[in-house]
Amino acid sequence: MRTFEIDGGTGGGFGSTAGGLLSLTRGISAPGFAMNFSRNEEIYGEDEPADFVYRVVSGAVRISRILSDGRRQIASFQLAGDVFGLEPGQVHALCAEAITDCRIALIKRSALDRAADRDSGAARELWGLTAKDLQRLQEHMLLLGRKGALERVSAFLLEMSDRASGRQTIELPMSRSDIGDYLGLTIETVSRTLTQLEREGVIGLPSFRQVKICDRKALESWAG
Amino acid sequence: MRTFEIDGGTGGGFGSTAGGLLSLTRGISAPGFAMNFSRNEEIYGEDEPADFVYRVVSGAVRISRILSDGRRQIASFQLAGDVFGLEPGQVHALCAEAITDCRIALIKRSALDRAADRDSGAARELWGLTAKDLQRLQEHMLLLGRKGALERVSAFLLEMSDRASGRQTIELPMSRSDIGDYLGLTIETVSRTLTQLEREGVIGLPSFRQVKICDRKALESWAG
DNA sequence: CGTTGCATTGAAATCCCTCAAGCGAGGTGG
DNA sequence: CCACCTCGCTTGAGGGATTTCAATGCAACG
Repeated sequence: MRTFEIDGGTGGGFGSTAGGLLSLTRGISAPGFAMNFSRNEEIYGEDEPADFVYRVVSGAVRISRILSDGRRQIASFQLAGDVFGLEPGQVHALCAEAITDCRIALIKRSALDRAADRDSGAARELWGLTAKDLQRLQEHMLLLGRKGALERVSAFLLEMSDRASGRQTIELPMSRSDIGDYLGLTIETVSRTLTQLEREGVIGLPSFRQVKICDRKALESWAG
Repeated sequence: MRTFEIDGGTGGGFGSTAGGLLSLTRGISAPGFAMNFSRNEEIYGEDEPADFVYRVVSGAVRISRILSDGRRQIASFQLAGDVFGLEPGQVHALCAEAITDCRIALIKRSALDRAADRDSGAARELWGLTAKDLQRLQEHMLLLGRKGALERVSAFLLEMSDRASGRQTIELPMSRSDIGDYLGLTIETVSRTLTQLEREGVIGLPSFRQVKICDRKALESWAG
């Protein structure tokens, strides 16, 4: 089930100007609207035209690629405030799905292209967004290629903690399966590693989806 | 040992205009010069200022990150004609080293920045270079996270074959160690997988550094 | 002709995956 | 309200793919 509305949203994350005005990052504003997606709904698929850029207003999104035999690799998680789907190519190379029910702001690519043509600062900003993705991916590649399960899970928990502004107890919107496909591990290995960390007193697991960071130093020493 | 010269090179890959004129891709030209690096020499290191962008005139380069305990992940190989080192940030996040003796053309970042400010087409072109890196990395991430040794080596051989314009016998400039660190495998696994492919008649190994693709279809079916 | 550096090959160990069962929370229907 | 079902998570046992450790081979070079 999916709903959308041209601005004027009930809980919209953007201004109430007629037509809507979405701040992409700092400098770029563009007209847009918002849509609601429900859990596991596809936002866009591989090879679909990349006519929009998206910003998470609330909820969480996974960006992934799937192999023909079902193996899946999640490239990144997008949380509130994150921008995704920005690709200079004509089509999306990866697919985006809602992890939880979520509200997504959409910006037309054509509007951004026009802004980039007029204003070299805007162009630089768009480039910077792509570059940021690139750097995060480089870090992740090191993890996938050269790190063991304990290091991967530790790095993941620290990443999530940092994104939740370093709070001690973090809420994980994604399932163990999502975590596994992000880290290149099976759900069993993820689960075992988490309970191991709990037994050692490094983290607490109040519920399935909550993690309390008790010994950040220990995590950091493992995460490499 | 390293030599450099302002244009006027003996075997330079760029025009002989006074001051030098380097074509970065199709549209952008910028003044520059060329340097020679010898095998295993560092071109730039992690966290060094990113004042230049580089283009391989001849030879091969590896782009990598190294963990404190010596584990290494190679992000990409740069062959003749490839552009690398373009990062919007102030410093390089990865390091670049010469795999073989090679000749590298250098372009000042400041010149590119000026071109991007003046000309939105140039800005888009720079953005496109970063985006291309991103897409290659996304593909590679799937390999590192979800593929087995046979699939990784097959994909690597196909990638190298494609980059050598699909020739049947390809020359590998990099060592087994480099291949392993690129694919997230040990040199032993790389070696064993190659000999396995040879025994099955899929490839031929005339020498350490040469691979003959005998059964491309088989490689493609494994590479996923 | 010995040395040096890389590559191959073998045997054993390790880490993670696969398969399988059990558990617990949340939802549904009787 | 409780029984029942489902779904996601955890836990255990066993197996397999890759790593690790160790030895050998091979070509280039002084």
